[in-house]
Amino acid sequence: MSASPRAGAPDKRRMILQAAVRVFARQGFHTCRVSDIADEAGVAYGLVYHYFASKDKVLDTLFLERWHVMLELIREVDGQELPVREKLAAIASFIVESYRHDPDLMKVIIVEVTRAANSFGDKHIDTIREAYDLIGGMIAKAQADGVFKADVEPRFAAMAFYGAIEQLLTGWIFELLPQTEDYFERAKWLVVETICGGLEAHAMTAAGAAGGGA
Amino acid sequence: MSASPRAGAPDKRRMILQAAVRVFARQGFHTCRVSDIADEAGVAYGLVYHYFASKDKVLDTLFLERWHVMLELIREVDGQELPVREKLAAIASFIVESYRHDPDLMKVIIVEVTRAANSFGDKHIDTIREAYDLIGGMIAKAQADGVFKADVEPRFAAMAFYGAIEQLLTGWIFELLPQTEDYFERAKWLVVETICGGLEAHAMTAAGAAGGGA
DNA sequence: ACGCCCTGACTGACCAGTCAATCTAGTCCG
DNA sequence: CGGACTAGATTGACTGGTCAGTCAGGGCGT
Repeated sequence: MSASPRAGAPDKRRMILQAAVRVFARQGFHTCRVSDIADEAGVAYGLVYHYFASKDKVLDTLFLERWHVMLELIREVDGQELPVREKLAAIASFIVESYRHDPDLMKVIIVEVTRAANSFGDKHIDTIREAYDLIGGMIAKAQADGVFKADVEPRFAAMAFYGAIEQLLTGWIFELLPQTEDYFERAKWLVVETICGGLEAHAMTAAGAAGGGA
Repeated sequence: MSASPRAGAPDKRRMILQAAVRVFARQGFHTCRVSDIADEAGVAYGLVYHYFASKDKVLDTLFLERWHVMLELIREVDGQELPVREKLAAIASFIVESYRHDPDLMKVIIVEVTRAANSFGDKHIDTIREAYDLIGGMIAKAQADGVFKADVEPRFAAMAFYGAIEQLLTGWIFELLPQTEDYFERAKWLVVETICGGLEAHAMTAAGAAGGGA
């Protein structure tokens, strides 16, 4: 694309991306103008279009960059010989740390992409799905090994696991949950402990979940 | 508001709301035009503004109507003398049934409101929060009764529970999960079983969740 | 005749994307 | 060294299209 010729020279492309994160997080993708991004980055309007073909492409770039890092981590963890609980803990930890490191970016990714069923979520659905599938695979393997009980669809369990984490981030994003070092750590632990605890194959409650009126 | 004078006379206001659900679900709130709603409803453009002050108000109405029904159910369940597991099962069941009954409406509510941190989510945050708080209260009570272990923040557990359900709906919305009668039933069971299983105070694994570098 | 429901053409504002012009730095030659 | 040339970086005024919301008027029941 374009390496800045000399150190110290500001990489305008990067500056635009970072400004976009702040603007998208503050105003939302649909509500902000391209000029807001340019202003925030301190560059001319047209420069945004020098580096990105469209407003959409800016968000695409932000999402894909980050998501690929996550996929890489998941694959790496998946390749190792570890108990599921630790694999899932590594994933939960990565996501929470991502938020702690750059809350705005994670907010944008979750709000504007991961959960945007009509726009970017749909466009990137295959990329998003990859993560779900990998997690589902881990759970399936744990079931095969007898570590998890076999009576839940791995795909469903994977969604529940990922959904629980994402909702914690949502709680932070909406400022419904406290955001202290301590709570970040406890959140990681909670999700893994709860989901794994629920999936593990300890003395099965014979209570056939007969329940449920409509 | 306006009761249609005679039976058989179509309630145009209702028709507009229902059309809006279909249009919002199909195209998304930001991408659709008010004329799309009017066309879908088979009414004139201006009539939308006769019944609703703005495009926003249409979505507000859809969300509030449904969310209040849910809050009512949660409160009713909460008032009864039931084991947590059954209370949570009733909530999970209600949400899944809501989706089964009107997938488009639930899609709109989740995608455009519940998770829209910059627009409607923010506007309705207090209403949304009420649900989380009620669920959190149930969990806190279960902890006080010794049914759930006491070492997780009720608020965090409530978010994890709700997030797991919403992510299952998201899976259906994105068509990542199968949508058959059977799967709907299993989904309800899975969420409750997993989360409750994880939160219950059975023989605590002494494995102090020491883990996780980051 | 009054008060509604209902209509749809119109307006005013807004904004993504274009483009012609200017700037900057590197390179090559005399 | 200086001037000519090139290519990419940078600028911001402008265009074309879109769309939320308005409004003046028409229809119909009572």
